[in-house]
Amino acid sequence: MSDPEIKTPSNFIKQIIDEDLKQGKNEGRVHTRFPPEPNGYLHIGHAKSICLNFGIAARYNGACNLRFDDTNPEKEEQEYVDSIKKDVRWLGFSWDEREYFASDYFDKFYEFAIKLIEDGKAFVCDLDAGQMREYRGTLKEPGTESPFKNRSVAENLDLFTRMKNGEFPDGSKTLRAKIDMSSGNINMRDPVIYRIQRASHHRTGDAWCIYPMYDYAHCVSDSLEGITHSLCTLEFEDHRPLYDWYLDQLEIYHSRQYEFARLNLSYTMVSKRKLLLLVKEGHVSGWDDPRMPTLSGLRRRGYPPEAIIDFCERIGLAKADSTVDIAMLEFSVRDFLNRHALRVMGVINPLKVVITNYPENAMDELDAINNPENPDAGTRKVPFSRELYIERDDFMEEPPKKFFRLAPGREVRLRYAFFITCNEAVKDEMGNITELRCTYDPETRGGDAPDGRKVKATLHWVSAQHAVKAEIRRYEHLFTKENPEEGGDFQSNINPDSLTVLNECFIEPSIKGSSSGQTYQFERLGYFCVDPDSAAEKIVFNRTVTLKDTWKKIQQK
RNA sequence: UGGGGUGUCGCCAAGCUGGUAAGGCACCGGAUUCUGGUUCCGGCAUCCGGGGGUUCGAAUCCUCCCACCCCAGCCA
Repeated sequence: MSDPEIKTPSNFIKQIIDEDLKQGKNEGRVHTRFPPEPNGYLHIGHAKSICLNFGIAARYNGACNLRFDDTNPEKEEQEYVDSIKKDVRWLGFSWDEREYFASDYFDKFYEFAIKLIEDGKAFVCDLDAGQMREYRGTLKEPGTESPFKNRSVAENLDLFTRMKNGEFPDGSKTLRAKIDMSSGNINMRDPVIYRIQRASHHRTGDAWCIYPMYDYAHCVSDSLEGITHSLCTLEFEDHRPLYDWYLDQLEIYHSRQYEFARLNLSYTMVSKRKLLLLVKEGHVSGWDDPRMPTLSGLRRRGYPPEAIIDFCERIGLAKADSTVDIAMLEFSVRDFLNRHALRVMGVINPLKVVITNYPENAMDELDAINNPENPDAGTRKVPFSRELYIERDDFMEEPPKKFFRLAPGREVRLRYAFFITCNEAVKDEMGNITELRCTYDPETRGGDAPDGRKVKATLHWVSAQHAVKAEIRRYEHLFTKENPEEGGDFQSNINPDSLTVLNECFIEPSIKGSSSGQTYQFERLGYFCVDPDSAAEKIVFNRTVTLKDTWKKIQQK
């Protein structure tokens, strides 16, 4: 069957392949392809397809090609092919030398089209777009034959050659397949094979003024590459008869198409077209805005590729339309980062603490563990001094029952440092707390009391004079609704608080010199990753995801 | 009677050669813990869109019905 080492859940595609292998189809070969159109950036939905196609190939000792489906020059650009390659590589998949472009096959597509004409299976049609729509019929009524369907082979050949040579204006003629205008499947109502389109192609330039349609180009590309299992999304189910028709008529290697449900994620939009709108309308800063579900956005946000792959394995594969809870993606991110991110202390919303019984100019260095999940990550020194910052949320003047943190008269532990007791909350004239005056117990250095005394909370902190000031960008879901389309337009469901910039954040000095993309766990807060906007004078962090917060849950009750 | 699909726990998803509902996320307990994190233990569908039928026995077979999704680009 397959490698027992790789134990991902079964799904209908694997079952089909297992059966094919058992029957000896394709000489035991398994060959897939990931076929993006270079007209936008890849998103989390594509990741599902990438993991599927490359994953299947790996599992069955086969191969997966990267093929750019570039048959519509008006929408495609080199910028997109570059970003796509970068993203697939980032996820960790390799297509080796098998990087193909549908445009590489333009000559072959043309020759095969000639064959269809010669066999009397295609004709040149003079109907314009509007007329063709009328002749096509409707969902319930059959279409009408084109008046040009009966042209002779010779005339079709002549006309098609002249189409190619640029003798006719854009849109004035098409090459069409002769199938069945009364088919219940509209795709079979004499579909267009080639259209005239004078647009400069990102790779072939102006060499062609006719371009093949997806249905024709895709199946032929699959065939030429010897793709055994051509996996695509559900909306192409209706196209499968046409996919099969072309390959049958052309009598070339017959790849098989199988369809699976695309990924939908709660609080997220997964549509290249709509994501492009978010960018164009300025709701986000670009395709790589950390709030975007694009792979470039997730990367900048700090989502590790391993987490994305893990997520894609966890969600499974089926044919039922579904919307996966975004919490599942966040789980995969936390799960990976918990095991790999170095821990550090940082205060996002600072409250000054003065240790009144600590000498003015003294300082201490405490040992802190870099990652409790991984002893090999070692330890580091964290500076301590008289003036510190703690998180504002960690102090309450009048604490409710279940609040274990700092309060007047209460003793808590400063992580890896000392027990401190709060004696006074200093306020300004407005009544806002500006500073806490506390005393520490020198005997508790390192975090444990020799007398066995316990505290109910451990707080993170940072030494004021040693801390690095940072900007933190805190992200929430981009949409306020689980389904961004709820109510008709996603624009009205955009979350106005999806980004909060905090400028007064203080991080322990060990993060100095971190490079862009480096991710840390700020203890008790979440995972944060260095943004490329960081400069020597100012480090910027993106909040990748928070830690689970049961205190927040208790509060909300 | 256009055509093509899909309906199993709040969200994904196994199961499909009939034998009496995996797992994950979420959620709810409880234990451990110098992160109210992690980890650990326990709970969480007598029921598989609905009705009928076949059978000793059906989520799995038959049948009727219902709901939802996709298709009328010279886009992919």
